[in-house]
Amino acid sequence: MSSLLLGLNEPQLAAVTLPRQHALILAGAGSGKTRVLTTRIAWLIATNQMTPQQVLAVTFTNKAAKEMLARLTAMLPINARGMWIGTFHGLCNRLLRAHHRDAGLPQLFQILDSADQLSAIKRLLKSLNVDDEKYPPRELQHFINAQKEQGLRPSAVEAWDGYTKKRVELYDAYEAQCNKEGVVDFAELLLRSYELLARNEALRRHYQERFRHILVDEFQDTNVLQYKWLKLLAGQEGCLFCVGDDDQSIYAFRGAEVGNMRDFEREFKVKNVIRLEQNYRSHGNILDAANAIIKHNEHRLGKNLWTEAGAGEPIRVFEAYSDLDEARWIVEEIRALARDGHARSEIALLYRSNAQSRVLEHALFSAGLPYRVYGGLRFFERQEIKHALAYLRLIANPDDDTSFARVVNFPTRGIGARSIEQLQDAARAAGSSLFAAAMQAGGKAAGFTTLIAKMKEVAHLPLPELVDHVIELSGLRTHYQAEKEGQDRLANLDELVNAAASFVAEEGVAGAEGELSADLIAFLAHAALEAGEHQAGEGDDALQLMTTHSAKGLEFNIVFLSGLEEGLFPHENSLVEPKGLEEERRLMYVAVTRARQRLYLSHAQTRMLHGQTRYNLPSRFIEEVPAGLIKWLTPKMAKPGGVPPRLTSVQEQRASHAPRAADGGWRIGQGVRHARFGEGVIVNLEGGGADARAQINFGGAGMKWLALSVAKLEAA
DNA sequence: CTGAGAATGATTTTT
DNA sequence: TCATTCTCAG
Repeated sequence: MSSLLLGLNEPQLAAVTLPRQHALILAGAGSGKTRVLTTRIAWLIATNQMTPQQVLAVTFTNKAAKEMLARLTAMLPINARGMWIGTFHGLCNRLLRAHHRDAGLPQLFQILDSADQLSAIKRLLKSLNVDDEKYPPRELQHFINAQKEQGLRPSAVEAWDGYTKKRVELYDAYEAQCNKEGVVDFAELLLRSYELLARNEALRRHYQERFRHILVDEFQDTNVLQYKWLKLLAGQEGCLFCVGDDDQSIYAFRGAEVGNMRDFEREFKVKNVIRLEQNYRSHGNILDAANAIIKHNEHRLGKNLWTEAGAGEPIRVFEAYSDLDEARWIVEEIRALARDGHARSEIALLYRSNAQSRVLEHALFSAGLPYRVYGGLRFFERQEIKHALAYLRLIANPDDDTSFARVVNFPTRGIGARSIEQLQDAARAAGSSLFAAAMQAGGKAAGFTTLIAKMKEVAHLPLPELVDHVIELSGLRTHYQAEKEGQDRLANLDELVNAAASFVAEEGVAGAEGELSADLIAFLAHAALEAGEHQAGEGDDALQLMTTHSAKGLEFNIVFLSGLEEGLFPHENSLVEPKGLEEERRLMYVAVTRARQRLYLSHAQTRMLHGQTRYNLPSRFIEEVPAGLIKWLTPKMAKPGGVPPRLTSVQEQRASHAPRAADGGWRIGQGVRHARFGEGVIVNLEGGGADARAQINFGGAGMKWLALSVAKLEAA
């Protein structure tokens, strides 16, 4: 048992062996957070303070849950099955399946992913004849989810204006539709299980007594409802162990509420706030840079990372003339690194927004450097997979109109838009599902229901065989065989059969002797809750490209952080949002702390964005890195009052390619200084002589048109 | 129903 | 710029 605790540092040890009290662990980047979490569970079990059945550990991603489980089973010889370790959504699903009756759900309820939810909303608007220009489906989807994440049902939403009143009405209608169809969306999983426990005292007692220790990962990412859910489960006796880092809170835009950390500390009178500040990942200079950046934020719980590793290399900063130039430089640098024996997979290219990857990808592709982009379409989100799943869902639940609408005419079987509208009218009139209406309708529509019935006949087969039959019977296989570009899709469909097989092997329920296999239901939930691995070249030694958001939780020997420009990072939209800049800075902090050994920061003077050339100032975040930590790879931009940089011959060439000079010698792209607005870059010139005007991007101070004869501009 | 051309609009994202 | 969505002719 003591071997469990071997090698823990002092605060880690303190956290792991805390007595039965609420605790808040402020775990800095790279401070061994997951280790503390898993060792805490192992220690509680090993010291008989708790049985595996009494654990409740919550994460946000399936990856994190899996990792926790893997580490735990490596530490202790225990059966993982009885433990409740999973994502909020996964655990809620488990709860609702077990108590579907009490929760008011059909046994075989289906889960809508975001895309399904959106199409359900579109269908709703159409059926209610609501103008979708006035109530854009996406906006409505966001509105509904936001209410649910606050724990608000339609009756509880306060609506003052007509617009919101209407949206609440639509929210109500959406709920009715979901209930009728026997489907729940992601937020509903949470809200439904929260209400289940809140209303059903016996059930609540049962789980409160069972889960004596509740552990939460990435607590800073919890939303209002998730926190309420945790509080409800903890009750009076339960003990909450929350691990998080307020400095890494980067998901406010999707409802994460950092304030939960402070609230937790206050509401639970947490005596044990433990800070994990020793970092085991990065060299000193990188941590110093990260600490210096995040210090500019005001609202923090406070934390400072340190390391026993040496200072390491300086932060390298590169100023490119253009985005293309920046990409070319990155390619050259990577080639040099590869010559020095660095593995490509240990090099990450990070950027603020997805659009920035294109230029990088192009350069890497031309250079023949293998790379992998994170964050594309995932396996279960692919069109052909969603089609196959829709058939499977109809077998389980014919009332699922979303699935019905998706595949009733795919592959095409002569049921056009008009027929579907007729079905919808009939269904509405009869208060029935589309499936039921189709059975009544006769003709081709009824033929489709016969097809589903035929599939149902083989539903008792082992899951992989069932999936294979469905792909065949649906005509999907034939359809994609006939399609020119269908080969990949066919391969994916085969992969779906494999996925079903390995799902059964790993988590199969089996044994269920019914007309429907329990495996099918579990597999469908699995497909909805776990979008599957990102496809493509995982095995080979490829460069890692991703957004700064996706990089959270990962680490690399070498990190390139590109596009560090005002307007891009920090993103211009963030500057008008309430706490926007601070969130951007936390994102910067996350990005910087991904690097173990070497960190490159780069920005470009000009960049193509939305088909237009933009002239951006270097990001303020570069300036927030102490000058002493930086090694400039290009002459540093002149500071106000400083001496203009001497140009290298390469830069002189570039300067001569620069956009045309206008009256008075001003040119586009030139840095200037204004008494009131500060530093800026000329992005446009108009007119001549006395009328000459310049459009200047002053970054934080905004974009201005200034008359050159009036404004006193200095070259910066 | 399909496919071509126009219109649109474009942080960040897991479940 | 460019990917997605929409519209309309065939």
